[in-house]
Amino acid sequence: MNYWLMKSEPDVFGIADLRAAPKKTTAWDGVRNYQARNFMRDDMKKGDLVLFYHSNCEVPGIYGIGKISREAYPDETAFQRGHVHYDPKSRREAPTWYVVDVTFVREFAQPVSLETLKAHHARLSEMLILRRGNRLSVTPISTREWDFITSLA
DNA sequence: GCCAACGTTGGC
DNA sequence: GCCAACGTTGGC
Repeated sequence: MNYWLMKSEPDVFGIADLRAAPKKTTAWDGVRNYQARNFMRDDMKKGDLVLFYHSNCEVPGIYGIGKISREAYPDETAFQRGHVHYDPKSRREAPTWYVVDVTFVREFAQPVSLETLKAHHARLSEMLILRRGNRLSVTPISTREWDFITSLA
């Protein structure tokens, strides 16, 4: 089993939206970065656990946990002309972009803020999210990082 | 709202 | 293949 961190803007879709979603599950659509896509398409397995990160908000940080409930399949939004995530170069015969399904597991009583993560830089220096300028929306997390971060929550 | 960092695009 | 221009991300 693998661990991941996935970013989302809570104004668009946050952990509360995941909890409230039908079957507490959503298709993680709109990823339009090849490295992030490769993680989702090639490496994410059913049952993998996800740190749900809120970006572009008052207190950026990790707000809860989700799990991968369905492995990669084509991102329908890429085929829909006029959709914000429409991409004409993705075709049904040869999809460029993929989604996975993410299911709610729990919301932290107290989020683990970016500030807190930075304060533990010595233990978390490998975390891609903490690297200067990193914008990847899907990143792998080591078992050690997972255990430490969930112990902070 | 600002702006640094980064990925992508497209002319050459 | 280079690289300047541009768009996006995301912390602050």
